[in-house]
Amino acid sequence: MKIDPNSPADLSAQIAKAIHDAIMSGALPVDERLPSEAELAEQFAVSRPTVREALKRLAAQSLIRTQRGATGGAFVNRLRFEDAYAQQITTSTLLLSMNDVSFATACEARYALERACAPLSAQRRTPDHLATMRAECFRQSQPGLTDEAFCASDVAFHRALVDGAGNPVLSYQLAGAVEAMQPLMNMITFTARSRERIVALHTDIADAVEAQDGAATAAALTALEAETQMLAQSVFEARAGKTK
Amino acid sequence: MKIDPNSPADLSAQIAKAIHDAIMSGALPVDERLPSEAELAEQFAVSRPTVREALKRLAAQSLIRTQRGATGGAFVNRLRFEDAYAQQITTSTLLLSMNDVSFATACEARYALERACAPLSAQRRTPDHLATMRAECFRQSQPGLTDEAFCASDVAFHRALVDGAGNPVLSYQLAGAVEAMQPLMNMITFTARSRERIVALHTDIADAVEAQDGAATAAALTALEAETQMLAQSVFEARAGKTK
DNA sequence: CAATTTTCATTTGTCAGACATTTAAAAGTC
DNA sequence: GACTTTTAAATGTCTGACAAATGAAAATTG
Repeated sequence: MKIDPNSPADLSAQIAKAIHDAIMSGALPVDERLPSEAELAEQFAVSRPTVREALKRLAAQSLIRTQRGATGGAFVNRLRFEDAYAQQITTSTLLLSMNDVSFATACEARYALERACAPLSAQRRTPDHLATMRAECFRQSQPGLTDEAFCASDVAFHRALVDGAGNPVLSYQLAGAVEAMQPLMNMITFTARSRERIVALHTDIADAVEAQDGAATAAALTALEAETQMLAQSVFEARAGKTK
Repeated sequence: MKIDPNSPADLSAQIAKAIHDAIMSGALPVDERLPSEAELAEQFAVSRPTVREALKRLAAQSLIRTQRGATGGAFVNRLRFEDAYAQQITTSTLLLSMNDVSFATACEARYALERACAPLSAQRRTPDHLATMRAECFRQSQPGLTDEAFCASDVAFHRALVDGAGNPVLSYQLAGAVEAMQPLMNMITFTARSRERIVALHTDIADAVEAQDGAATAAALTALEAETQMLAQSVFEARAGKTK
């Protein structure tokens, strides 16, 4: 694990990369303790603040965790699905907001991914998943519900559908796509008020999942995607009309 | 943008979170210049090294970039798909290697996601995508190909299929899943030598894509998944036999 | 006056040394 | 033996300083 002593700048980035590669290659197993900051500084022939900057880079990616005290130090961190969710959501949200991704493109991707879960979820969903979906449908049909609560319920509904597949890797992949769409979805539900149709389509999905019919679940999701795309288009057209 | 002055520890994490939230909320637009490190230190009432640690955390997530010199500083970075790919691959790889995810679970997720692209790719693939798939099939049929080259070609083939959908959000999501599977896939192809069957299934996929038949593409992917799972099981059984 | 060169101020990158705080193990005490 | 105190090790933070890069302003030159 060495760095190039002739590259004068970005020493902390080089050190971070060296440790990063060591973790990725498996040379540093989970819960392994790294040398202390002072020892690392000596090994890499840099000062302690530089080492610390490198360690903070790794900590930001959840690759290590640090602990104070006598037996403390930096330890290789077991990356958990919950930590990965958060990073995935951040990344997906920024990608959508910073790269002029059209709503149509994002929506298409989201429903394509969700349809990938449909057959698995229809087959394996527990009564608990189904109950959550039914409960969220009921909540969404309440008249007094705020827009924020409606959106949150929407996310919970789709989350239950995805988790029903019983595959944590799929859940992880979908979490980012669904959550990142949330701000865009809000733009629509805050404007166009067509909750009845949405709730009806959600109910169709729940029915198909209850019947354990994967094809019907996928078809219901396609219908919901079409409805969402239509709603979005009408919202965008209304805005275009206003601004001219 | 403030931090809690009463929490003594992890000041850099608090500062990083404050700036992180400001970027996520859109309060700091792309290419906006943050205050200099000295100014940030004064604003947050901490020292410059602490501010620097916070900035390095953000830089590790590609949220900011820094530039030296008179007009330099830290700027909000436009997160590009290429940067996101790298993070996605790192995260997915570590998730699989650190969480005892079974090959069956990872493989199921990967092919489920890939099937999500199948109809879109069959419909929209350009002649270029198709040519890439055909070329990789041909390469895979060459007898002298090393195992490493065969695996790389496999990734390129599936990459072309996914990119054929013409949806960068889908490509981003799939990149991690496919690349992270690569080490696990290597374990199998390095052991079980059944390239003919794999190439035949790849050719089936290319045929279905050429015919722009989404359902046939999905079906061919399902066949390839079944073959992969079967291969994996035989490999694991052989290993279990050896060790006892 | 215009073009070029030089100077300079600003900002990040790095270093050295110091002190505070946390933590667990070791030593001491009843 | 159980409890308390001490101690050492490690991270967290601060101060002050210098180096290096870089663009802009000032000085110089044709």
